Amino acid sequence: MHLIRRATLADVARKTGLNASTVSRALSRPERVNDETRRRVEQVAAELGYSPNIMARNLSRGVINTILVMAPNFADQALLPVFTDVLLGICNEAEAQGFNVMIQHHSASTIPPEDVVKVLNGGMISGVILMATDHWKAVPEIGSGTQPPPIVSIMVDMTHLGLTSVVAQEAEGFSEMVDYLVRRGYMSFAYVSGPKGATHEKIRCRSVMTQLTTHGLGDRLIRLEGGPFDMASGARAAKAYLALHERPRAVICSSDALAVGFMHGIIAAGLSVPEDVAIVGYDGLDYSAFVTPTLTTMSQPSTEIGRSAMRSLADLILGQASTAQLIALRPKLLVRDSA
Amino acid sequence: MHLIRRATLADVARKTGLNASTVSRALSRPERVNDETRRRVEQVAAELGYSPNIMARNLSRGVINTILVMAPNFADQALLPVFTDVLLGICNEAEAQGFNVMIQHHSASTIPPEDVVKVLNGGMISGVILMATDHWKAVPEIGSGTQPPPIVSIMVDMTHLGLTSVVAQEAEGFSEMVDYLVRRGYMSFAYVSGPKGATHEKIRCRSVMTQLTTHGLGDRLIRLEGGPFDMASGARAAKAYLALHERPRAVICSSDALAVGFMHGIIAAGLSVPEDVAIVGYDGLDYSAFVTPTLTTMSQPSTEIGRSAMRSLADLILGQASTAQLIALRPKLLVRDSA
DNA sequence: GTGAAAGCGCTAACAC
DNA sequence: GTGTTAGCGCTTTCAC
Repeated sequence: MHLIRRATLADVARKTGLNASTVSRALSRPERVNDETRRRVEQVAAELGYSPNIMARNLSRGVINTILVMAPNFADQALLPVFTDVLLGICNEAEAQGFNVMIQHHSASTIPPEDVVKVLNGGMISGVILMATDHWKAVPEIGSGTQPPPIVSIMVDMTHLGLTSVVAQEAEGFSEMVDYLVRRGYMSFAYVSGPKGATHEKIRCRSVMTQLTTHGLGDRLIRLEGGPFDMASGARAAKAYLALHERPRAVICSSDALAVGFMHGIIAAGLSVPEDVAIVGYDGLDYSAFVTPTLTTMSQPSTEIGRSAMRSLADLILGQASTAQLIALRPKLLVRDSA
Repeated sequence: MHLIRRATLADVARKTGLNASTVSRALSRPERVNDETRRRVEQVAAELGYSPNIMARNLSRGVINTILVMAPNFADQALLPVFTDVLLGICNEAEAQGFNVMIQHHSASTIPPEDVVKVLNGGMISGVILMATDHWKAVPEIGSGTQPPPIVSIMVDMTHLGLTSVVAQEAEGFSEMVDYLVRRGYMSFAYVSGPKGATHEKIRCRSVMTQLTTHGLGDRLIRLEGGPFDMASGARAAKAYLALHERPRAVICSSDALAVGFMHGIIAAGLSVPEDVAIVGYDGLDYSAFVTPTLTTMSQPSTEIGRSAMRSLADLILGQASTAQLIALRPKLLVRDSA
């Protein structure tokens, strides 16, 4: 576990015959040092392959500028496609704001509060972005300050715990989806569910039921067990669908992955989409536009969610924000060929 | 940029009336401390919400156990699907070995050696896994030791620079693909290329040409410009294909994403797969099994690559390995419906 | 403009 | 079993 012995500031100081503090200055505030000195330091540093120990620097400065994205394990993937889209927004914004981003994958499907606290206390991280993490009862105390903890939740509303949250308006999205299908004349529905117990899942399912009820179609809904947000689960749901006595004409899937898997199962069985079954997904992943038929879906502004979360986190860290706010972004219906 | 003031070891020491070193011991080696003492420390620590500052600990111990995965930007995605598969293997193995994993996304398509050196010198990271990074001329000096640098390259062979590398046998994979198609009786071919200049791309393209030549079919190959490994590029290539005077009957795509995009373009134009055009991909991504028709592809052992890389890196860090080795894993042909 | 000294929070000898 | 001391590599007053 030992590291190779690297050049330290002291090494450079020794070799230049200067004092460590001078070398330090020469490197971090070149203007406050003699030109000649600066050049000498730079040269020796290069010779020695010196670059500063970040930990020591942070420890000394009491300041850090790295944020950590904590991602749970869903469907046994290190990172769901949606997450990588979100990540892109986070990384872009972070770069603009001068923060480094680290990502940490967790093997559990929800990130324990203690882990977050540990990370924050650890001193290497100035803020945390939580991906799709639910079931928190409370945010454990962090430090002794009265400042809000530098934690932003993505995809799940945690404002009741005092955490700024950036989410998609999933309920609205699914309602809109239902409206769209009803408008197109569909009268019987199936809903392919996501992972049991997940907050997303509850929101989505309820939204579909409620909106259908609004249309007086509350009893025309069949719920099909999907499972983790992956294609295999969708295909399994298709089997269940095909076994139904009366098959609903419109199927709403809790995610694009489920929808693609479902659609594949349907087509493989010889039915056609959308003639026999209309299918809609949710997420707006890139592949939804390249399956055949193309998938009608609600596109989440994933990258924008990431960007927005990072911006909020930066405000929190820099002390420019003090109350938890909910930022809810509207998904957008992409009408394509499957429904 | 300032952190909330947290409880430190000193705080706990003060409140318990014990010495800092005792508290430290109580926390990290409970058995070497009086039972009564331990309990008191634990209680106060809990009260104060104390958890150790990792940086200070590492600085003091001179030891770290975090490895960093550096991932380049391809096709403007934070992480290609293949990378997330690899990541899963890395994370699993790291967990087993007691390492933490951090991931860092870079906005460039290849990671500059200096960045890696900086990270390693930074002192927070004990080793680096490089994802699909090419065009390195040399590995800059790291530290003064004669030990090999704790860097493992994934997907690209960097053994000539002294870096242990874990790769897929891409050339063999593409040759096998060609053999398969020839065996099935195809006589005319197109190759949809990946990003220009990428090492992968060169290897794959050359392998296809060479193997076709071996079969005396060297002049029956048309190269179609694909571009970044994404579906939109595949769809564009399909347009180019459709504009051809003589359309090859078999199309080899440099990646699954390209293949799915290409297939979509072909089907949208009213042709059928595989009757009119046979299509094969490379990667073995999950969606390749759920498009219609299902995609024949070479499945890379992505997760295994990740696991293997992490294992090698651990050996390097623990000083149990000293020479750069090449670990090449064989991809596997998945015959499905598209060819 | 540069050096001396103190200290960031922790751990690891070394005494007692 | 516990306290004392020194030190990890760096930055930052504060003198000069």
